[in-house]
Amino acid sequence: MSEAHALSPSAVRAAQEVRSVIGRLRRRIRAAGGDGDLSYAQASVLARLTGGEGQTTSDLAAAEGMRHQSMAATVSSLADAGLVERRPDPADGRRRVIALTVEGRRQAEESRQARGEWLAAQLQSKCTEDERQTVIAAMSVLERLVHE
Amino acid sequence: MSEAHALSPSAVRAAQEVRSVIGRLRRRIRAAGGDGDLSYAQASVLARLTGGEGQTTSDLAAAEGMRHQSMAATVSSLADAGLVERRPDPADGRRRVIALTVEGRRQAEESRQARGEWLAAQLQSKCTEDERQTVIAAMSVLERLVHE
DNA sequence: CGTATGTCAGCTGTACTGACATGT
DNA sequence: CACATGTCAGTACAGCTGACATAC
Repeated sequence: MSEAHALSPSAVRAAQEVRSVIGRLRRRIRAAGGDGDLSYAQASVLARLTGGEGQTTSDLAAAEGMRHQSMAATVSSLADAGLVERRPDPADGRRRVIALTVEGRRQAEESRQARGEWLAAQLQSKCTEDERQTVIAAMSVLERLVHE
Repeated sequence: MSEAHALSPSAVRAAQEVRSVIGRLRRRIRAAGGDGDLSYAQASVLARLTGGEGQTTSDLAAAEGMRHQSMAATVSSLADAGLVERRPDPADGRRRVIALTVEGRRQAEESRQARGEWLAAQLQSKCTEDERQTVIAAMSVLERLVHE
């Protein structure tokens, strides 16, 4: 029974806090989205595409740490909504490069504005600059953990 | 319109980081769970019950910031698995108090141990004590935001 | 051939809304 | 009566696995 788990109290506590907060944060962010808004997954992909467009479904899936089949579903919904296009890659017949449409770019921009950004507004109005820096630092730490 | 208070760069950046990280973190934590393991929502409820047992479905829903119908589904699954019991409240015929069974208590304990705690292990092995404190501090900030 | 990419189908888990019964 | 609590039904979304075709 490998007795050697020896986790420090801070590790256990941090893990509990993170788990607890993630759930509520996610529900809150989602609830903050209006009716015609993008879903959580859609907004993530759109945001990622604005940061570089030569990506395929598999690339996006790897970046988000999920299966390519799961990402394909999200990309399909964006394509159905006319926000992205799948373009054949002349150099590799298997690949279909995802590109933002004009409307997709507009939505991505709008989504980055105050409208959908409930969280940013909260961080602005209820936190000090120091607290925001703490959050940014913590996210960087957590990112390193998931990145493995 | 009317979004007159300009958001500070740190608020926008923190919001983006948080959104990006919680998605991947959630998938990672879930994937770290083995086959017979508790689901994310089940584990949350079980953990919460170990911190006080006189709660109803509605109490738990309020604590997690979700609808009571949603929480009822999770509680039902735990009841089906024999980990909790719903007991009638003699003082109020509407209420059904949720209590851990012996097996439920065992599982909650086991879940808190190293086995299911992928995140705690990561925080232990890949972070400094200072970094863990940063994470804890950030979670406390975020918790204040969702708590509203 | 093996591997990478993409698509389709089916499943689970999470959480929502609406409608309704019942108890205070 | 209104209000709280709980249950049931239907829906949407996110993500998984397996199976398969195609292209490198």
